Amino acid sequence: MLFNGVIAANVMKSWTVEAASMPDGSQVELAGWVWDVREVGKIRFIILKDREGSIQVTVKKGDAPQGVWDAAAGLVKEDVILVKGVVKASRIARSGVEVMPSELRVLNRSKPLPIDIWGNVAQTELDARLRYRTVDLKRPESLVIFKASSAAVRAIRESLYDRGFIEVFTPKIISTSTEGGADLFPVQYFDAVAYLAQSPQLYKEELTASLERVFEVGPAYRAEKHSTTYHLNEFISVDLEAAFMNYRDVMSILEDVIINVYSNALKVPGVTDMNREISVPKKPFAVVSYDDALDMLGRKGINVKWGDDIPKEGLEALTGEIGSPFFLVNFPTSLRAFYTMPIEGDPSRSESFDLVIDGVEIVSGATRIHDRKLLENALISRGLNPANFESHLAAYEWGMPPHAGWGLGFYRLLMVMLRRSNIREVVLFPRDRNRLTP
RNA sequence: GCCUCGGUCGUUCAGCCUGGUCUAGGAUGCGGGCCUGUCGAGCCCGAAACCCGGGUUCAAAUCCCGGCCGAGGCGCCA
Repeated sequence: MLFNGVIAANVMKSWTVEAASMPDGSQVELAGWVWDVREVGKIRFIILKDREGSIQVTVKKGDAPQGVWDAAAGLVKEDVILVKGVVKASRIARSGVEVMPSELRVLNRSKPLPIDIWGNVAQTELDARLRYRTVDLKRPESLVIFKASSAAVRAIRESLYDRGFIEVFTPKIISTSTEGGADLFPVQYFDAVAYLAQSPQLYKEELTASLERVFEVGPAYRAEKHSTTYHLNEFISVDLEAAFMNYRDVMSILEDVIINVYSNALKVPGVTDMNREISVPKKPFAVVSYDDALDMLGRKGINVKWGDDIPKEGLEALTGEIGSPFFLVNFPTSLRAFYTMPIEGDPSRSESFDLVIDGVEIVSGATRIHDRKLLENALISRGLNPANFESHLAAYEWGMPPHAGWGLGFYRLLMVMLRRSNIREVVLFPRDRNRLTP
């Protein structure tokens, strides 16, 4: 006997965790999935699970209605059921309460699952887990990850709204490479070729001329054939840009954002099981200049030529030395994107920064150039043609304010915060070099 | 794109080095049976696998070659 939509609309179910704190004798209606059935002769125990937890439903032969007893007999793991019954305090049941059902309806049947979600098998390979991601997401650990993910975006939004930022949306289908460099995915756009945006960079800068303080949480696409545990071809970027601020100002905002993300994620039950050392970072974060970082690395035998990027090994060594998180500032101008503001009086260095957590680059930002002439020269010095950026450059002639901003790799932040060894774990349906489904 | 490692029941771990004793073992999941307080339930029974192709050999899960797939590292990465 299957369920239909009309009945579904009438379900006023409680979360299992709510039932656990109800007084003895309360009537409840619960809906969820069969996590386990333990049959002990004339008693059948059903562990009913929902997103928030689980509760034991106890069916005694002769005590429960015969129909409930019969229905309980056929249950298998992950069957979807609706239970009405009475909450009963119990010294035997784990949570202190159990539900004695007066009604038990099977809303849908489940086949045996293709992967283990109960923790009975050591560690299912990530590839298999992602292939059956909808099933994998039933694992309690997966639920914690995506609750933490939600708490994190929410913390970001609240922090930024509180500081006068406006949330915006910029196009993800664009006409040309915004900045040159990273490879873009071409898409057919009617009769033209368009590309998936690699970053909202130029749009958000243009918006500072009107909306002043903006941020966007959205996808970014890179057609790079990398295969690492911390790169994806589609990822969520948190981008911020603010008029009348410099890099130090937006670094300070970033500190608050990171602190709020950590403190809100910590409130999610289960997060500390994934990262036992997790703690809310304290302001101010350590700040190290690129030049000083090179010196520190040199003393450790890691030689980086001035003007070269600091390799992952170097970032890890610096984390060991400085702690985490820390800011790396004042990168060589040549190492950064064309819109990065050089330091006045020291133009080979720039008003730029990265935020590094546990050896991973999480955020990258800078004061931007707001003068058209300077910006054109910066393009030219990188071998880019200003003519290709004309519509962007034009904005700089109509009252472009001084501005600064940053871009934060949301999945990377989650990965380091939750101590996952692979970024794919914190992404519902990751897109990488060889993964386009599910 | 490069390097290293790997591919055995649905999942997961063993067997491979040292070819035969593998009719391929364990766990979990699945099916059946017993049990009125289980909660990692227990006990008994059952079904279920050597990535593909070629080679060496009397004999290949095991050794060799190629392919495909995966993991990790590197490179690339506004």
